[in-house]
Amino acid sequence: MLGDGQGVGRPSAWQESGASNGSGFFALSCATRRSATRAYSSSGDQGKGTMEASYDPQAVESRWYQVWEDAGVFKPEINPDGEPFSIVIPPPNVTGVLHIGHALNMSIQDAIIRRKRMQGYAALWLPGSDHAGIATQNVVERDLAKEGLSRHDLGRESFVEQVWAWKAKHGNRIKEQIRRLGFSTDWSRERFTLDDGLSDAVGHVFVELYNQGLIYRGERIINWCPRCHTALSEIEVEHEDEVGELTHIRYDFTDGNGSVVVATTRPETMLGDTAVAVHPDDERYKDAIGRTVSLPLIGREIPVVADEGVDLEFGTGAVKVTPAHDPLDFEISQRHGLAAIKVIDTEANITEAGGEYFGQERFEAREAVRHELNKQGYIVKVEDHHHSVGHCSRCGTVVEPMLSLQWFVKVGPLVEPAVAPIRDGRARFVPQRWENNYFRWMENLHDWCISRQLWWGHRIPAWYCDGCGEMVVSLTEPKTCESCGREGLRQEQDVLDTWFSSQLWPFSTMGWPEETDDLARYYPTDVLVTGYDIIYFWVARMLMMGVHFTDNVPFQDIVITGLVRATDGRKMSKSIGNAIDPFDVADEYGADALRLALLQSAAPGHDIPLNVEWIDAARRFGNKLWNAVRFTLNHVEPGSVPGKGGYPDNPGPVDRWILSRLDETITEYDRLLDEYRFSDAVGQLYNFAWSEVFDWYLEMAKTSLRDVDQAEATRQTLGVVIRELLVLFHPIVPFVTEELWSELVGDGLVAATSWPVKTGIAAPVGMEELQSLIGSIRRFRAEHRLSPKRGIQLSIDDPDGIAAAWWRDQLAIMANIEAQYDGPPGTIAGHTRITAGNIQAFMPLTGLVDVAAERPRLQKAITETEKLLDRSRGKLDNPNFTDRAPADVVAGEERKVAEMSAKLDKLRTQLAELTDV
RNA sequence: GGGCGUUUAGCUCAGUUGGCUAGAGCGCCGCCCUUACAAGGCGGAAGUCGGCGGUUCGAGUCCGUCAACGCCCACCA
Repeated sequence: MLGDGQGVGRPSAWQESGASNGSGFFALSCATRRSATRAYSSSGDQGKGTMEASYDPQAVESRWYQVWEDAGVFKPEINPDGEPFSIVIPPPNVTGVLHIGHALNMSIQDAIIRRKRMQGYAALWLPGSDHAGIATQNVVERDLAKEGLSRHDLGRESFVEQVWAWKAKHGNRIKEQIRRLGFSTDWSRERFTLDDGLSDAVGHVFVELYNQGLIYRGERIINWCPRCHTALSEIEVEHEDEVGELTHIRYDFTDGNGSVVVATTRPETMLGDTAVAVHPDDERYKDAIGRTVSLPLIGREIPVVADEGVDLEFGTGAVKVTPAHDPLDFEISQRHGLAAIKVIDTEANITEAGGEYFGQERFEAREAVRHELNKQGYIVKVEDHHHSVGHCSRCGTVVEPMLSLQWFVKVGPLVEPAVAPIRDGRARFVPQRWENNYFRWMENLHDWCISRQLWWGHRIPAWYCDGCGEMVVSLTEPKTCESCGREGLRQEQDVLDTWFSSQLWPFSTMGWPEETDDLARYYPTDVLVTGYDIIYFWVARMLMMGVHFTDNVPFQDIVITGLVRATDGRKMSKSIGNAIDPFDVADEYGADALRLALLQSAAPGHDIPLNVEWIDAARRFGNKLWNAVRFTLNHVEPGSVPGKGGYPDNPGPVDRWILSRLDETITEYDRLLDEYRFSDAVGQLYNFAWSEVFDWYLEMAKTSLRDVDQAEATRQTLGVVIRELLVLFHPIVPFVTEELWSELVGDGLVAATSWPVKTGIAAPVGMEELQSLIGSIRRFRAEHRLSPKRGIQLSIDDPDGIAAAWWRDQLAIMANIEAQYDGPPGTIAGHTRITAGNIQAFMPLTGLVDVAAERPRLQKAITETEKLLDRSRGKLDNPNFTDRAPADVVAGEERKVAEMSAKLDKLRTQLAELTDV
């Protein structure tokens, strides 16, 4: 009664969807594929049947990348008529080796871009790397140091050449790694932040911002790294909590009448004190304001000033003011016209201004100063003090705040235009909660110090005239001084913060400021995928610059990934020694396994604890898929799978069931991927593949493949379902799916095929009942230690005729059951009854099991059913529930009650029947 | 000092408009080498969803509060 053609309408979309990639491409890909296959087959034996029983990722994964590239799959031009869709890679540091975080981040981007490509978009994933000023310079300097050289021995020009040479030698490492993991970036558009084009963009931006008054040069307190010998921006300083000492020092009034006690964690800076500050409202120091104190050790006479910046609660309420080495002190000095005396130099040694401490290292000087203060009786007390100390994020050295002449971006006017698009929805963070962090950070933004005293980077396009002292900021080197006409201007020595060029990445890589085709077509980009650790460094600044220079938000969806953590919950890090190297993993388990494991855990914005068990499970999935295709190829001729235009004729109920489930899975998978819920999406597909296709459909197909009437439809369905699984999985595990595609489909590349379209096939009635019945019998067997080899006879009462129509043989093969389909047996006594929906199965117990032992089992089932029934009834008896709950929920409960009551009746009857034996 | 996150089976984690008889992988127990896969199959045990209080017909899911752990930010002299 089923199986008569129900639901076999042929949706036209299915038939038409094949052409979306253009025919020219397929000719090319077929040719390249043949050579890949030949190389593969030569290592195996003969044609069909060369697939080994277990999957070896290494052999397969080394093969495909080149094929994809040669076929031009990764270029958006492969879909010439497609809507543009673009992602720019967060450029890894050129010094770097990709770590597990990159692997996660790029696995997500690849899953997005591969799917979009298969959906027919002109999908561009633009790769590249970042020159990483300090990091790279440090690496090369370290190499030089091994030869006993410093960069100064080489001189600027020669040193920079060395760095380029280093880049040429090591810069390809990242590229190889990206290829190793199968990431589908368009290498023809690869960019580097120091490329001519990008440097040009940097110059334009600098000059324009300068002309707009948004870049200025000035003396401010900056963070200085005495080891890297450069200024740092605020966010390049990492604060760590440390226990220090708060030293209370007595400063005597010069009039000899009393004293004021200041508290400091850095006694050595007192050498540069030019005032003591107290809060104007502080009663304790009312009389001190306006008087002067004598600076101990130095003897300088300094004033006591009143300033609202002083915290009454902290320390003694009186603060020593060292304008040259503390941001707050600098502000106070500005307000009161105090001098700034530098007492610490760029090497972190005491300057000449430090008198007898001249030349001492800052921490030595701290001890020396305190010792001397103590000796002279100025130290009132010393107490432990918890505070956080800034360290250079590159080398870990304690940074030195110091007054320095540097270049800054005035960020104030850039903030609001970069905040507005998030607020009004032109761009969004996923998950949304990051928006608040972003807003808060933007509100408290300070001017950004962009000059670095390095040689590796974009040199600041400013020139100085030694004649008249004028400065020119210009895109090109001026021949003469505009003011005095003098020739031979001196270019600024400093380079720009690396992030100054990175912030232009989404448009500088597309050719901006030139109006290129790529810029017009692929900018603004669609998605940015990045870790939350660089929202401030990078995302915020790209928003500022993107809006300011292109009038466009540089990306629409900002997908924030979590950090990959070790199983101990700590951040994976080489220095802790708990890091998993993605390439070790790829070698041992396969790149696919790594990608699958990462994406299975990639819930938006959540950190990912990764351990090898997950990766191992992912590896086994590859093997499972591999073997599913082997099975398929035992029944389906390679290359005979209906193409997108093909469709199984007269699919049987089993086929219709799996095709309908495939439809539902595609819908759900697409929805979840569109919401960037990778973990859910992959989990959903994974479960469909394993527990429905592999565990049920493949087993059931074995039955229908033997049935001459159904075999052809099942062969086709099998081929179609497995093929679509390969397509759906391809963005996640590209290598194994490509390999299996070549085995099964043998035409074109899965990487370039189109995304599945739904069949519109309706599920047959009876699958749930079948599964439930088989489950019950398997459980029965397990509980009673009945060998699977022991056949079981059943009498089936099937009022709707479902079972007889398509189950008969399924029961036989799935559960070793021989069934009669003509209703209950003559005598029910001594049988156990299994209920599945409207269907009942009667199993004779005599001779199989101890009948009496069935009673407790039944009793347990009754109790459980009663419990559920009571729960549902309780809800339905509550008028509040029936009145207020949505109709479908109420109906669901009613259905449950009906089902449970029926089941309960049957169980009770059964128990009674057992008693009769 | 502010802000955010996490707390669900032995372990690692899912669970997004509140309807759950709470899931997965690994581990554990039992049976099975069934010709795609033993890197497998079948079955099973295992959770008062951190504590307390609240909203609701109904809370793992929303609100409040407490606790533990983690992260970010802060001119903590």
